[in-house]
Amino acid sequence: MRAVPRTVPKSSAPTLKEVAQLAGVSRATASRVFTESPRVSDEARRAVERAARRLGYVPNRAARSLVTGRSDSVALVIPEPTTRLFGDPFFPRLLRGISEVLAAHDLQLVLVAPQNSADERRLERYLSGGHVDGALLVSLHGADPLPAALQARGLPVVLGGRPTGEGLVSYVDVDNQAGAFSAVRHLVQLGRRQIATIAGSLDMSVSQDRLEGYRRALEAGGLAWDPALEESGDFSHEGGVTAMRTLLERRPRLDAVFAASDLMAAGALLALRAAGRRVPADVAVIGYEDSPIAATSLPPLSSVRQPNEEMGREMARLLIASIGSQRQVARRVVLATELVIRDSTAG
Amino acid sequence: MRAVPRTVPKSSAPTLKEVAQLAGVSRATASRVFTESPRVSDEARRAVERAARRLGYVPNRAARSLVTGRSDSVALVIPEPTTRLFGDPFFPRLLRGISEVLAAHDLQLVLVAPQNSADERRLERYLSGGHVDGALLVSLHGADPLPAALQARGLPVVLGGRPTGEGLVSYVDVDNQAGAFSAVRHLVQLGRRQIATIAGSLDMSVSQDRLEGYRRALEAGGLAWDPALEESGDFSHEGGVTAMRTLLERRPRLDAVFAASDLMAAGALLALRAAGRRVPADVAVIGYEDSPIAATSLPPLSSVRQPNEEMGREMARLLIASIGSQRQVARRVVLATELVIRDSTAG
DNA sequence: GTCGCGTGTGAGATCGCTCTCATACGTGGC
DNA sequence: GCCACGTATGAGAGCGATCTCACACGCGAC
Repeated sequence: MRAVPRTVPKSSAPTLKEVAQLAGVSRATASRVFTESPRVSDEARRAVERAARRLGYVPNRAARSLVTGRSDSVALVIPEPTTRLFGDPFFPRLLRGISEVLAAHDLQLVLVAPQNSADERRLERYLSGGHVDGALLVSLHGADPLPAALQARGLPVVLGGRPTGEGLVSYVDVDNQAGAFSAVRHLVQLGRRQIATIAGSLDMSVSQDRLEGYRRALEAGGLAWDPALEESGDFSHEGGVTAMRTLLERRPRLDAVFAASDLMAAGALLALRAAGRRVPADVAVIGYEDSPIAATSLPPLSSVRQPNEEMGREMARLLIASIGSQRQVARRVVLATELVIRDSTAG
Repeated sequence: MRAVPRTVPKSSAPTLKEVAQLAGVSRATASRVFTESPRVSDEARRAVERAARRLGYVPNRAARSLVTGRSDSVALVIPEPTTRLFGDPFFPRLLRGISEVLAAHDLQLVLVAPQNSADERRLERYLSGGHVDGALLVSLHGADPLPAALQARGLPVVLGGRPTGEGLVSYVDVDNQAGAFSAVRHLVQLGRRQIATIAGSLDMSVSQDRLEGYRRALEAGGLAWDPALEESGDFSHEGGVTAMRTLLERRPRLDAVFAASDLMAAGALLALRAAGRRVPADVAVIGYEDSPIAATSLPPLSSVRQPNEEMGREMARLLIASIGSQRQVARRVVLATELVIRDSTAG
């Protein structure tokens, strides 16, 4: 560790007043230039722009926020441990959709990932203190009080995924139950009789809905419901491996597995191979999300395709609409899924 | 898509004035309570706290920022495509280190990932507009003008990784050249004679430094430098596969590979297996970063361990110091690496 | 009883911007 | 030549906090 102390000039930021003075106009006129008001002569506009450039002026957002009540930025809140946040392919896709729409409205997106309750308290202050114009919350666990708290403070909020609790919150969700149903029905139609499932974290509505779809499809297929065929992972690869092992111990003769994520399905493939089971000959496997890993695993995984980017876009659209309007209206959007068949359920 | 329109009351946020009125004190006294000034009687403090709780008061950060000049938040800027951002295990580790230190200072961290030049321009306005008290920039490519621009605006900046351009910017780096040198020296000591390298993106100093370390180690080992043994990937798994194929075509008899990331090394393993080469018998492979994938790949990868979390912590510490002081001083911290030997270079 | 001092409180300025309102300045119609 | 009108501009208020400064009050010392 070596330190090279050299001084960097710390110039304090120029203000609108200085720009106005240099341009020879009033503060009001200079302000009009930056707020893109039409009521400015070309001459004045050019003078102000030149002055701003010379001084390196950037408007102070705090001051602007104070009067406009806007910060022109929105937060994406993902309360997940960094390993899951950076390990799950769901998030980058969602993010792309969100960014696309926000960028079109010139809104800055900031991502925050509270890791513990101290983080969450700080975040609540941050969000409700007016740092952002709205918040997108995804991957909420249990009955998280955050959305209601933010909404009570007047902050527009849109959730990704149905909240577990009740409440008038806007959200965008995919039809998880229908997606799971179609996946399991597919397994039933293949003639599989002992169909297991690896569910996600059970404190999340996504997991509950997919589990429910699994059960309904069994029922619709005339198969008995067997709790020993249900095991929960945490959406991760590792969780899939462990859950699969447990299931194999409990029901060595199972002939199909529906995993609530591709990551878990990939883990299941590993565990099955280690146990000497062939996929799909002995055990058919189907995942969820149709993430890149589904197509590249061995064998390629059948999966339920989720419109993740569209989900992000729709969330952003709802939020923007909500920011724009005075009266807050709770909206829900549910997107459809699509079954993708690959080798892991062939034959 | 269905919409359930129901009205949510949009309460406008209570102000300090209202809290003060309800508590029966002046604004000044109420303010003192929230700024944790000692000059308040217990009686007044309790009255204010009760009033604040009843009204659900949270200080308006814009107003506070305007007078204090502080936002109590810090940005982490990662100009990488979402797929790399969420695919590279380097980032979550770094993030953990950063978060740890910032949390201890009650600073809110926001993550931003500009995807194109429009994003970058918006981000520059955002950052220099006073939204944050400082910025951490990592994974910069080429001679990015952003750090200098922010610094000129008086915003404290700390980089992760040595900048390619010149300039008085604080940064934290790992000793990439020494790390690469030790890895390649290890290969030389194993008796390998045709040692190839898969470099990272060549517009980044990390890659240049690792490449330089590779070349120096060859030289020190008395081996000739062969440009056909150098190929660049982009740090990704996919990039590793492609680069390895190219190298094998050009130099079929190569007997070792040093990859500038574990992800690329894992890709190289795949390509080597596909080409019928045994690792380490025919070709020894060594990666960089000692990420989780290094330990779990087949065979487990030797690698150069980087103190990523410590790098994050150090970056945060430098930034906090810089935010606290009037005079900006450019500091550099270089962290050491450690060679981790596993099966991929055995024998 | 007066003086001095420490402590808690309030009035008011201030941060940098936006926005309303009044004004000045053509321009065209009569 | 006067009035009405539209357009560009400036003066000044106000956003919601913090912070400085002056003051009131109580208490011990003389």
